[in-house]
Amino acid sequence: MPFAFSFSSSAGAARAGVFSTPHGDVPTPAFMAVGTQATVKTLDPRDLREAGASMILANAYHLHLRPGEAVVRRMGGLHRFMGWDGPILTDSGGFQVFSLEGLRRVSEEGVEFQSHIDGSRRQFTPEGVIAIERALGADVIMQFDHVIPGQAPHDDALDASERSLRWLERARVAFADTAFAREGLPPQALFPIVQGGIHADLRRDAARRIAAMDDWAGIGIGGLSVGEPKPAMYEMLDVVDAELPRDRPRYLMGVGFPEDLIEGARRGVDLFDCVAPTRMGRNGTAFTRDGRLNVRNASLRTDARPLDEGCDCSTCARFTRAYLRHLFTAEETLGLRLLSLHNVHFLVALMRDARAAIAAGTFDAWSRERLERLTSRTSPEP
RNA sequence: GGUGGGGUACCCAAGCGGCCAACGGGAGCAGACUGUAAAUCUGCCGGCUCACGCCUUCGAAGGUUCGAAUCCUUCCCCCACCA
Repeated sequence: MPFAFSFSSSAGAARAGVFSTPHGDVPTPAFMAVGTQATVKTLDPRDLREAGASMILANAYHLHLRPGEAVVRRMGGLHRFMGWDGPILTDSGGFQVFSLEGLRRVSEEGVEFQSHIDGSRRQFTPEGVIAIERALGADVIMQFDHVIPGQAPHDDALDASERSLRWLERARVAFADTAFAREGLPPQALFPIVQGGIHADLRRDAARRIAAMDDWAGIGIGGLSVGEPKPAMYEMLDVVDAELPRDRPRYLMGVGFPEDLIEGARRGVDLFDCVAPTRMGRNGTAFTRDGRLNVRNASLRTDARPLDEGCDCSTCARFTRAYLRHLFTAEETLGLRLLSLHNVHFLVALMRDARAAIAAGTFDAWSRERLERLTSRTSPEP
């Protein structure tokens, strides 16, 4: 069994466990950095290791368009292609159905996209995406789903959720059809995705049906943090937590910010991913345990402190806020790297601390203390 | 000494009688970003004001005009070429 999940300690819904994959173990809860185009922007795999990352993402839609899954497969698969030998998960392109609104048309068969690169027309189907993800060779591959805006009304959410479930069944069949040995493909795990918007009945129903459908190695929770209020997201996590099998990892897709990771872990989520640390890092915002810090702010001009005084990342060990501010105002690319590195490390370490707190039986107090500090928005000035 | 060009807000730079507190860019300041069409985007950017609005600006000083950054006179200062 190349995939396994177990946990030894828990605190309420939260648990500290290990998700095993053919490319190594992922201690959970864990944050996964996003490397859409087979690169976590500005960071090389060595940086990711140093930041403590265990598992990372890539994206089937983007890699299909460029360079194409055939190239990746010929180059030995995603791991060898990008020089990362740890676990990788590919997202299916379902999120692009949502974010490339205007460049696509959804039908029962699948989605017709217009490539954002050259405008050419592409069709994505549940089966076609499985073929792409098979060829890319990530450890975990996500089903092709239908993501809609967070505030979507019940009718639309029902429609998208039902479609995602039908597409899941097609993906499951296609996945089972491709024989690992005959195709010379590595073992992979297909994760389904629970949809349902911010409607408890839809979420509950989708979670139940997915749990009953197959013996999944892990289960995705999608369509959250896409414009809905945070309390609605947390409520959906509670609903889903009650329905999903406890002995499988739950992956909350696209989340998130430090406070969301804590709130998610508290509700039984084991895996997270988000572009926030790298995008915000490139855009000049650093995560700190006292909230976000805009590194371009004039108040940091001669600030000799590290981004976060309690952080053990290499950026914080070596550079001052004043220097990082200088790099950003001078538009030097080193700043993008150093902040991305810090932010990824910050979220990875946040989950490391959560695991330790769960194991130590102090998770409740730990999470309350961290949340309070995050939202108290202490001034960056001494 | 002669000829020509020019002096506009922190910088560069449009405007050349009313629609001008003055296009645009830069700098500066602040904010946003959640399965990455993002090293991106948004707002502010003479002063006072939440705002309506008021006040002070376009090298200087006078003048023409209902009205001037824009026209006239003088002066100051830059740049280019010629001697």
